[in-house]
Amino acid sequence: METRELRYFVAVAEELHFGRAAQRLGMAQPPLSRAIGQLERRLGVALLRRTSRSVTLTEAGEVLLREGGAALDAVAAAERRTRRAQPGGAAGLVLVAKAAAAGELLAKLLDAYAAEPGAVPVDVVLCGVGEQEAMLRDGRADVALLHTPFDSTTGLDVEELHTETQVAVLPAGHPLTTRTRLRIADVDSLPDLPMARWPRRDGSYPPGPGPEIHDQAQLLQLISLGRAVVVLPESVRPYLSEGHAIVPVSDAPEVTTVIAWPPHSTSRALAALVRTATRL
Amino acid sequence: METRELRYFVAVAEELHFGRAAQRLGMAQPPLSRAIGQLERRLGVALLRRTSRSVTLTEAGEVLLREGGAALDAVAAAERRTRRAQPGGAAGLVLVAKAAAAGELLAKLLDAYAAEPGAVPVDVVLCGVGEQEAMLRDGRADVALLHTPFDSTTGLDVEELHTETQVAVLPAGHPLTTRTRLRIADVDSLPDLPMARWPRRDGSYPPGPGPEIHDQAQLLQLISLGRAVVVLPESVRPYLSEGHAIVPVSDAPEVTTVIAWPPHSTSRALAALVRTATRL
DNA sequence: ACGGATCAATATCCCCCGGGTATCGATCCG
DNA sequence: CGGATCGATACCCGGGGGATATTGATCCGT
Repeated sequence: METRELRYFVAVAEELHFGRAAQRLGMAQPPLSRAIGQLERRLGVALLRRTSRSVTLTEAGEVLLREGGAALDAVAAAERRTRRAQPGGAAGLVLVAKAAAAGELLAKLLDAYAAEPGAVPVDVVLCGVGEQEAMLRDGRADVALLHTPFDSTTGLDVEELHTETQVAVLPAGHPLTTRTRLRIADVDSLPDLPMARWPRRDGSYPPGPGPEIHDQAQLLQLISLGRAVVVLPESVRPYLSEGHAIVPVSDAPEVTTVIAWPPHSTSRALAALVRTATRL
Repeated sequence: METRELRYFVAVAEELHFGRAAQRLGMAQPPLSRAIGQLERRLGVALLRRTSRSVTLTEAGEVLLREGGAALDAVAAAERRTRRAQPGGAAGLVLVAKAAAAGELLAKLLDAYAAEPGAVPVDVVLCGVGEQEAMLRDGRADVALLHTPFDSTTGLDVEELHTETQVAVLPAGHPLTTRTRLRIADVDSLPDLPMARWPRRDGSYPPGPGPEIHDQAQLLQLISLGRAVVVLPESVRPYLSEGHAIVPVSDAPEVTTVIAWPPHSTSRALAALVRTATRL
């Protein structure tokens, strides 16, 4: 199976429409139809059920969409990492972290690593929630700071760095701030103070009464205005202002910051960075 | 980058010889040379250093060999799993375990899973040490029983099933069998009783005085004959005969049996098998 | 030192296959 | 019932991937 065929199939499987898929691929529709047909014949499996009005995936097609996507990521990663290994190019590392999180820990890690003998430059990329995983898998990044249980670490090698509890961030003066401890149920459905809603990885928002959050600054602003409440890891504390109050939430899951990297990595620089991180 | 190019490069990188690589690929040498050259030009990186007498990998070439191999495995996995998802083919699972190990646990797991509602047939494949990982990665298997710290679980999703200590298996009547506990150093270098040597994953054996082991039956035979000693997980006990004696080894690492599967698996059957396993 | 052997690169040719356009056939809709 | 939509088919063309023949550089044995 050639990556070209995989790209074609993934395009069609995602669009469920040969014409649009062909357009997205920058080609005409007939050769695309033919290519998919050939792929099906070679595999000996029907991938798509087409009536002349609609296209749907078969069981096998769903498998190929999932596995083929991962394979394309792997190929893209191979290509990118190879390009970056050229002699002239400064053999730096790309570290990716969520924009909002990993404040102090990240700074300490970068400082400590820079002091190591043989340290290479580290590019820090801040990105949205749920995107770090994809960046690791397709080679745009070498290593990430993730937070379980929010981020999935499936298929990644991981070292735990730091575990912390979560706290409710409330507007200062809210009645609940007199409590020394809360439970999730206490903050989950306050009639006057809805839970903020984070975007999902596709950019859409879960339903609910709370405001839609774009970034941390906006969130903290909304809280101090008494328009929202949120449960966050306790390391958010340095970012809070006078308008905020925090109360521990005893039954919220603990948040573990982990350093994660794709398997197959034998880079000496990466190993050194991970070792530094675990020693912090 | 097309998988054809990747296959070509991997062949050359492994053989370090264009002629032999071409032979292995079933093609002539000139088009192979040209293809590699084109690949290098497109990537903008030299992958190979060739004098007219020898071929060596550059830094970038080593990266591409490693990452490209993983990518080819991913493509092969996509292809195999798609083929196996065809409607007619019984949608079974392939479980792979080491030939020697996982005796009772495996039987219990298969029994328990077969009793689950909606269980699918499970093909059990027994294979050599170190090969399970490759079989998971390239789609020949869906799930494996592995033993940490012996087997690498990098890049796999894992659930721990069972942890056990290790014991020294000695010939009955050997002086050490009077001890109630041993340390690794005690059995490591007995002048009269060398440690058995297991094959490495490439089939070669580490150097040393001990006999080379091909399978468990041979190993146990050699021990009862007083020609070898070995340290194994305590679950080996049911396989022992009168000619053997076991003594706990207190500082040998604990062996954990884990069930492992490749990420991206969303198979309902696999999820059920894993759930069954963790409940044993 | 020289000639043969080895091995990657170059030159050249050929044909298949991946891409294009035109069209058909089936389904849905007004 | 006719037009619109959409995938499949028929057909053509050009490039690229394959083979063969050869060159050029290096190593080695005498």
